[in-house]
Order: sequence, then C-alpha cells, then structure tokens
Amino acid sequence: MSHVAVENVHGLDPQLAALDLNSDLQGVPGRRYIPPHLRNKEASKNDSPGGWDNGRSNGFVNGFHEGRDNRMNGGGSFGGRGSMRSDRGGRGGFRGFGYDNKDAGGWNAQKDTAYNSFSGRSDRGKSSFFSDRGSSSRGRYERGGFGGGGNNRWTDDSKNDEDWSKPLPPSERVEHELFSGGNTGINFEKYDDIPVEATGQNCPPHIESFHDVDMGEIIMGNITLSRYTRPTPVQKYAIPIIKTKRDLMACAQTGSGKTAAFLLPVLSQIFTEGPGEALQAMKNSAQENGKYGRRKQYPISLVLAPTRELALQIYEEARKVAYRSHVRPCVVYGGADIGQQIRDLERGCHLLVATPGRLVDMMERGKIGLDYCNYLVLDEADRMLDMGFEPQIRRIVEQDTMPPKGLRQTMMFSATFPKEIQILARDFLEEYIFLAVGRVGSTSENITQKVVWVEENDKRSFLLDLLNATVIPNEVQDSTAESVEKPGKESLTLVFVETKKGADSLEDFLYREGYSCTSIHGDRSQRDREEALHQFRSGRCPILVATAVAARGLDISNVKHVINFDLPSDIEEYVHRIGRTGRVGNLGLATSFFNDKNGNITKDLLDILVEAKQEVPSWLESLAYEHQHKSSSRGGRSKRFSGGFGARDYRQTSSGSSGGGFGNRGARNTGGHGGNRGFGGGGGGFGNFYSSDGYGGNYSQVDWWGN
DNA sequence: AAAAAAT
Repeated sequence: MSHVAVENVHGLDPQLAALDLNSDLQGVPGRRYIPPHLRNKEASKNDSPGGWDNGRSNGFVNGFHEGRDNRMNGGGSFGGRGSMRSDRGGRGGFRGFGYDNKDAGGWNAQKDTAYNSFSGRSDRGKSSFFSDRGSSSRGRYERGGFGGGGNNRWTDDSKNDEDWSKPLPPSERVEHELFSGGNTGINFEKYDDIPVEATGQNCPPHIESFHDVDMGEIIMGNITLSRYTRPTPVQKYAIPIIKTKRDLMACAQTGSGKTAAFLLPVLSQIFTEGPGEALQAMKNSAQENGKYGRRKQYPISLVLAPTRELALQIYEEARKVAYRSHVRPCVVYGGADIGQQIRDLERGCHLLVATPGRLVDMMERGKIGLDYCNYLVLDEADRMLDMGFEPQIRRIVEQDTMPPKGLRQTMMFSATFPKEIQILARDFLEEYIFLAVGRVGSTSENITQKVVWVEENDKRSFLLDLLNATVIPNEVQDSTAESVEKPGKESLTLVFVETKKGADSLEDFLYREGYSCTSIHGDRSQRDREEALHQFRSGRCPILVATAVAARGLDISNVKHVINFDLPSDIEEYVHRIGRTGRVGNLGLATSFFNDKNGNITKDLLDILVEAKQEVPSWLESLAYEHQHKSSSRGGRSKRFSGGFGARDYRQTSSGSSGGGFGNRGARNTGGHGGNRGFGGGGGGFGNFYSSDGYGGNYSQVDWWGN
C-alpha cells in the first residue's frame, strides 16, 4: 500500500527544506571532502549541550542552507488520489508503473506474462522499453529473463562444453536493463586510511585496483558496465582472499560494498573453473526425469540472506555480475508462488540466492541439491546465525548434502558481528581469515547521528516537525532542471518503528497528515512489500515506515534521513538501520527518538556515537553512566549485555580504542532525566502543534507494544 | 515482548 499526498497541507519553508546531505561538496573536483561531523563547526558550537537543537533554522542541515528549487511536477500523476488506499488488500491502481498486466491471477502471474512478452519481444520493442523507464529498477517481474546472462538452456550441450571463462555475445537490451540503474559512484578514495585487520594463516596481500588480480574478461567487463572504478576497502581485501579459496569472516561498515566483495570473486572463480561435477549431476538429473521434465538443480554457489527483499536485491546484483556468462542466477524466497520459482529454477541455476525457509522447502521437494555447492555465502551472517535462524542454517549446511567445510568455501559478511556469534560462526569455517574493515559494529562517519529526547506522546508531532524540516511534500518535488544538475537528488526518508502494528498506524497517521508515504513489514503480503519498496525506491513515496524487515542490507539510493521513531533494543539493529543512509561514500542523517523506554540501549548507543565522532547529548552520557550502575546481569545467548561489554568490545582483537567512551563523566550530575535534554530551543521548542487532533490521547492509552 | 523466516 502506498500513500500519495492528497495535497500540500504543509507549507514549505525553503530554509528548512534545505536538507541536502548529498551536497555540493560531493563529486566536485578539487574540493576536499569534509565529513559531516567536521563541517560547520562554528554552528555546532552554538548548540546547547543538550544537543539536538535549536530549532528549525539551524538544525539538521549541517551547514547546507541553500534553498531548494520548488518546482511543481504535477505530482499527482499517480492516478486517482481517492483510490490510493484501495491497494491495501486489492490490486487497484499502479498500472503504468510496472503493474501493467491486467491479469488479476495473482502477482506471480505477472512475472510470467512480463517474461513472456519480454522474451517474445524483438529489439523492435526497445525504444518503448527504454523510454518508459522512470529511474531505476525495472523490477522483479522480468527476473528470470535473459538477465542471468543468456544461457537459458543448460541442456544446450554445445554451450556447456564451451569455456565458461569466455563471454557470451552481448545483448544491448539486457545490458541496458541491468546496468541503466543509478550510478553507484563510490567515493571511497577518501577512506584509504581506514584501519583494516586481516588475521589468519597466510593471508594474501590486498589489491589496490581491480586489475591487480585476474578476475577474467567477463568480470572486468561487468565491472566497467557497473561503473565501479576502484575497489572499496572491503573489496580490496576480500577479493584476493576469496580468489585464493580461503574461508572468510568479513566485517565492514554498512554501505561499503560487501555484496560485490563476494559476488565478483565467487563468480570469477566459477567462470574460471566451469561447472565441474555439477554439470554431470544435472545431466543425470535430467535423464532421470526426462529431458524437459523436472530437474533437480545443483547450484555451484549459494547465498543466504535474512529477508526476502534482501535476497531479491542480491539476486539483481548477481545478474549484473553474471552478465554474458554461462552462470544463471536464481532466487527463491517465501511469500511468492513456489511453482513460479520452481519453473525458474528448472531453466538452470548455478548461483542461488535464498532465504532459509523457502530453500529448505525446495530441498525437501527435491528441486535443489546442494551436493556440488562449492561456495557458501552467509550475508548478514550474524543475523543468520542468531537464535531465529541458526537451526535452519544448520539444517541447510550441516544436515544435508552440502560439502563439509574444508571442501566447500564459506564466506560470511556483516557490518556487525557480536563476539558470541563469531565463535558460533567458526563451526562453519575452516582455516578462515578474519577481516575487519574499520571497527566491527561501528557506523560510517558519513552518517550524522542525532539522538533527541522525545516522550512517547510527543513522537508524532515531533516527527511531523522533523519531516517538515527535511522532507519536501510530493507536489513540490522538482523533476526538471535541478535534477539534471544533480541526478537522482530525490530525498527519501526511512522511518523505523518497532512493531508491525506501529508501522500500520504511523503510516496511517502520516497519510492523514498529507504525506506521500508507504510502509513495509512482515505481515504485509509479499506483493505489497515489494510494491512498497518499489514506491519508495522510485521516489513515488518518499517516506517509508518500516519494521526491522528493512533494517539490513537494503541498498536504496537517495535515503537522506533515517528516523528511529522507536529505537531498537539492540545496538546491531541500530547500526544496520542507520546504515540505510550514508552509503557508498554519500552523506546521511540519522535521527533517533529516545526516552525512558530505551534504557537498554543507552550504553551501546553512547559508545557508537563516541566512536563515530558524533556529538553526544550530555543527558545521554549521564543516563549511560546511571544505567551502567543500575543494571548488572541480564542474560541472552546472542546479546551482549551490561557494562564493560559494549559495542566496541566485540572486535576480535582488543587493540586500539582504550577507554575514551565517556568523554566527560563529570556531566553525570546533571541528573539523568533532568532538564538538559531539551530539543527545541528552550524546552519544547517543537510544540505540540498536532497533539489535539484526537490521536495523541488514544496513543497514550496503549502500552509500549501497542496492545 | 517484537521481528524475521515455509505453508
């Protein structure tokens, strides 16, 4: 479901709307990159110790006050506004935005039709195909098309006998489909001094350029098409490690290019080595089942991810890296029609991206055999190995036919990796190399982090003020001249809440307030989830209200602001959430609403802020100190708790960062909950403009979980 | 107590 603003109910104050974190300093030759925490120091000094800030005229903006050009773009192009809400259950609206299939037989049917018409289309159809492309994602409905690289028929023996390291012929259409998305210009040149730790026997030297290691013709071509110029820090280290067939546990900050760090070398290896035994296994399978009948697929590589949308995203990325190769990537995940996914698998599957539950299902149905899976990747590995997922991972990796560790190559990636999970992870690794780019679990300094004290009852009105200061209502977003100057400058805001119910009600509220918004959480149908993400990505709905489902891994360009309407209860979740902004060298802003309920995260949050060189509100420092003395023992297998074992302490080594956590303990006597936490110049600056609309009282009667 | 992940 998506909400598009009915009208511009909130006037736009140009001065406040100037949040433009992806600012002019980016990409301007000859001008030095200045990280957000170092910019506009003069203004910062004026801030009260309470931090957040003085109000509307100089908050949020990090020194960039240039006004935005407020041009009309006829924003209502989205169809009948009155029907905007009809999509919640049904299938209203949205035609013309990729949902142009009139067949109402379920959303999976759309894939079929899209694919059929797609594949049936000759190049004559190209012009219309190109021209109706808004910004990026052509979307999932063509997946399984030619995108995997062109070998739609593994049964074509003449092709299988070919050298997998040689590229297949190019296709202008596929190329355009895969690579016409937003430019992922990576500004990691500035990060050469980032501390890197690579431990383990015989760790190969890192590379400085993609040309420093032989990844073959296909990969190099696709790197060029993807407009990757230099490897990011994690790629510099992970690529040679993976190329030398080593197991790997890799930790690198959000948005630092982890996906390509494993896809490039893994696919490079597959291209070099060819299908091997898997080919014969598939031929046998085909003979048993009839040439065009059911075939069990034996992927050479498996990538596991914790959410469906992340799996889809990795799959899309894999299609790029596999372009012009013999490797056909597939993706399977729950919530979508399994028959459709099976048919896609049967067209050939050499690299499989999956969520665990659906993969187990596929294995039990005999559609997937992991017997020849030589490459296993756990993305968001700490999540995949925590309590919710660990049994399923063991089921897939240890209790089936996958080659044991030592025979297969196992790689794990995450931005966070609590020590206990690292230990658990060793079960799946052999002679592995531990790689930490930056400190494990730390946040990018490209993200300006703000923590502001907001009582539960004030959250909604505060959010509105925040949005008014940082979001341009849909109707006045420009799409013309300025966009040409700064491509893709849409400003997206991602609002995290703790519960599914909370997501529904907050989206509803924002909709009633006139904002173009949508929401995503695990109780939505898969179709709605993907639709919401698409509406957000495309900028159609520049506000997305989300639960933890969107916290990890999703790479959405133009997310300028992440708002923790509710703070999460553990610091890893916080790190991943705010990591939806400030990606690949861009700047971002993260604002977190903090109150009495968030005591459990106080200490870790403080550590994170200090580590990322962010301003720390003095009240937070005080609370952390109090909390440290108050709570002592709490248990939990996958959590770190209590004082002294904070966020920074689960690096594998204990070097560096001695103390320094509490910059100024003297401040503790400000009294914790005392008056020092003001957020609007002089207590309640952001008044309760909206508190009398009948919803505040209602809200205060429900408990913390909305029950 | 919540979210996620198969049906």
